[in-house]
Amino acid sequence: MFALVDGNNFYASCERVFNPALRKQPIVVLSNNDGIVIARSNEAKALGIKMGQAAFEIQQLINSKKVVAFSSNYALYGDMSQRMMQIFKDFTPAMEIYSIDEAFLDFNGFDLTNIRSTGLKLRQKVYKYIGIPVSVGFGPTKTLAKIANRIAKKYMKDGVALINSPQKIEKALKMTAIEDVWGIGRQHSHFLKSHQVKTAWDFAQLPQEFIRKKMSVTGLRTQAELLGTPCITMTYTPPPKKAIRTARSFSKATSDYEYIAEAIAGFAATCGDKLRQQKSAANLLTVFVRTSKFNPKKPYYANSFTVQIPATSSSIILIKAAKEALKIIFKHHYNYKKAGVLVSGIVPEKNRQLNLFESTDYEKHRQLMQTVDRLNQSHGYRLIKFAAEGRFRAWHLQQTYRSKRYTTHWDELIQIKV
DNA sequence: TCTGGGGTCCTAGGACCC
DNA sequence: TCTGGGGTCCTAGGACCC
Repeated sequence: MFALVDGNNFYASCERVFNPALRKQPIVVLSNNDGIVIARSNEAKALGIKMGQAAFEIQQLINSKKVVAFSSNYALYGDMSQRMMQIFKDFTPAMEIYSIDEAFLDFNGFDLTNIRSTGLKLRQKVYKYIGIPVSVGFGPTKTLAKIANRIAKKYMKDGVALINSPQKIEKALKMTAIEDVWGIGRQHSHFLKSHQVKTAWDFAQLPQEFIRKKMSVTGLRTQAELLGTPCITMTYTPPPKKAIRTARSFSKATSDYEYIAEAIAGFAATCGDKLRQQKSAANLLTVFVRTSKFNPKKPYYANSFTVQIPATSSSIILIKAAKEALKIIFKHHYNYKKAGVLVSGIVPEKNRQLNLFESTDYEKHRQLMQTVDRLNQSHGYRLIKFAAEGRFRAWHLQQTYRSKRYTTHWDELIQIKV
């Protein structure tokens, strides 16, 4: 038996914890640069605000205070997430953190007679300790636990749902639309609906060859999981990433080479941070730039270039490579809206292939990076930067509505009037 | 005017090997 | 007329997830 536990409207709920006056108010949380809506409270959903909707389309609602907007505050959400996961873990050590707001819990081997009440206890404890409302779905496979979670959220007043018999599986699948099944996305649900497959139950009845042909083995796995045969296993410790990307949109499109070069250097440095965190080294570095996708009057340009590097996690080498790649694809007279750096060909640092013609002193870089990381860790993130990143990070994000980082910054602690 | 960021897996096809 | 058989590795593109 698995449980899928997730925070309801997680980012919006995080904001509410520190601002309880907003408990009944419509809330939205916006992406970086306040570009699009990435989280909504139930009240905001009821107003018809869509996930991914452009912020300027709801600007009226924000200005007239009918909706309260927040810029995303990942320092806060990340910290709240960790606290929430800590509570989950009290209920079973076998936990897979699946995303910032959800985790699978494995109750294999537990006495399941009172499992529903375990779900209720978990929910109460998280609410009491962290202040975030969560939903709990139990099922014999991860896909069914996901479905149970959705039912818990939608139909169960106490926020817990349990699928634990063939009868309940059938009932749950019949009340789940095909597009709401985990693993079936837009393309496939569109295709399936055109073949009269409207619910999860319809999908479960399809012949295997048909699914295999149209959706490959991933479709078959989903079907088996829906019928109660586990195919998707738990991942208790996250494997190292195979690709690491750092990219941002600019708050204003720019044609300034220096500006973009500084941004790119910063992205490369961040990729280095992330590589060192997972004790990896990268063999390839890709730089990409593009103009806005949304302006049909202006010429569109998007390009990328990949350079090979001797396996490294040194931000210095990554920055150098990134700047070379940028030179190759940068064209004047375009207004760039987005740029980024991707490192791939990732290997464990201790297994890195040495290069016969390598000139840089790897050990020197390693020690320098270690020192930089240590200083940044103890004295504040990015206290030490590379000159190439620019002194002031000219390309700073637009965050008009950001709340305080209540739980991670001493000078932003919540204040209470007595 | 204004539209995010970060990942994974699977398959087909091409290039290559003996 | 008829042109083998059995593999691996890599990449691009498409699908999916949050």
